[in-house]
Amino acid sequence: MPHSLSPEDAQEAQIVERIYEAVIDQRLAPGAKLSEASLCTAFGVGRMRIRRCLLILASREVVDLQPNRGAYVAQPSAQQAREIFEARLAIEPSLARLAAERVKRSDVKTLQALLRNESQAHKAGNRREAIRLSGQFHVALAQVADNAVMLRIVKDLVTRSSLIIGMYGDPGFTNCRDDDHLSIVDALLAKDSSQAEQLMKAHLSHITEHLDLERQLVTQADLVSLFGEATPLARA
Amino acid sequence: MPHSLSPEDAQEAQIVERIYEAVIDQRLAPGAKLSEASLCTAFGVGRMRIRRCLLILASREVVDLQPNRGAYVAQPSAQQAREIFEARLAIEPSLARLAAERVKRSDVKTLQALLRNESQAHKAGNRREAIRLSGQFHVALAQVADNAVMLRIVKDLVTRSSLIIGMYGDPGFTNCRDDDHLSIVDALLAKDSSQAEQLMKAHLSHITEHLDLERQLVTQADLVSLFGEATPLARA
DNA sequence: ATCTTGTATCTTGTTAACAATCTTGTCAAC
DNA sequence: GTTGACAAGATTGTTAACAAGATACAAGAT
Repeated sequence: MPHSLSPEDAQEAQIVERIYEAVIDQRLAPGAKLSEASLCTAFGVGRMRIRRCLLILASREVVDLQPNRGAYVAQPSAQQAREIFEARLAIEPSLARLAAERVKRSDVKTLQALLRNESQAHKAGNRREAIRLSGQFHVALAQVADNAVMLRIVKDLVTRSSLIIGMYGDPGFTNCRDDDHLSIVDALLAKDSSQAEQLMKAHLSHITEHLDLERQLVTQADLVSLFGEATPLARA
Repeated sequence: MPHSLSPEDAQEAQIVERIYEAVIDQRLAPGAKLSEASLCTAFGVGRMRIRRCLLILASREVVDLQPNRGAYVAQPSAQQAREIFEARLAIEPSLARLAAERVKRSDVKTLQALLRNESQAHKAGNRREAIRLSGQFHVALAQVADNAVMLRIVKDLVTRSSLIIGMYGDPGFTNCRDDDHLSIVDALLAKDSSQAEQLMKAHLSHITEHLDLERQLVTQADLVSLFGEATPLARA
């Protein structure tokens, strides 16, 4: 219970957090290699610390820890992608309902500021920032709902969703329409919890539809499994 | 994506799993100390491996990793307890719905066998086994729903619920009534997804009501924080 | 008698060197 | 020219010793 944080732990949490952020706004692509050495120099810490961070990230399935080969940003399979959005569809509508029941004045301001920045980034063509803020919105809802357990869950799911959108999403398409977000905030403002729940459900369904889970993005890590032994080019 | 498991990783996962199990059926009480040395001898592995396991368990909030003081089985606060059951109430009814939609014949057999063992353990007065199987039922539902992501989430929540019941639960009371479980299986058998969803909701509400979150269980680790500096007994 | 203070012991945290594995580049043979 | 083996380099995994911190106990002071 006494979540005492030593300075080293805080630093560690910060490193994990920064990698999360980098994944969310797609500065780290699915399959990207995360070598210990480079992370050590990047964050200016020892190898052991990086190792702990990578293990945490692996336990959240944000990175894939391959024995003797190193850490790679996860590449959710089509099956995993389906499961992740199914989970979001199961969780976030209820979360939106809770948020509508508990929303405070200050929360609305935070959310609206988030939306403003989001549409602004959108107009400015800043895709990265738009994606980041878009994901941030869903996380913010969990904060409004005032449930740290669900916050943790949603954060993980949103992060992995970013990977999925990077792999299977319509490239020209931003993952969330800010209109959807706007109407959800309206529902919160009206404290219409059923409406909020419903809108979130529709919103997530909408995102899911814009994924092409058949398309196999070609990345380094996939090369072998794609071009593997199935069709040998050389004459036998 | 290629979740290649080296033998060491498998061993590691097994250690984590065994600690999970021990927590679930309350062989490890909330607040119990998990010293590295004893775990090393218990599992016959090196210190580093244990450390990794503890870090994973800590990242799932099943153990509390206190800097320079060691690892302790988590003691969810009343607030966390509320959040955990709120999360279960948000997730598991949807999960039950999915399970009802996807249940196969073999699944029903598994679930029924589980129920049989549960009521048998109940009758035999084997409280530990009853608790274990009771939690197992909820996990099994996630397996029926065929969603590994939600399975992982539910497993964590069920495990932490066991801690909560150990701390705040009615001592003479087993956490789940097998009647509730029985009716849920009936709904699955009838493929009545709405009924399954509804029953799970009621079931979880029922459990929540039988928790006394005000009661503060006195354990070793709490002594200091309870009797700490707030109310010095000795005359000043 | 109780509380404080100091010391000894034990536990955890960190570091660095070493071992094992994988990757890459080169060279010889066919 | 292509294929295969071999070797060098780099990266990850493990071990062990050391450092730092916390606990427990005992002795002395109030």
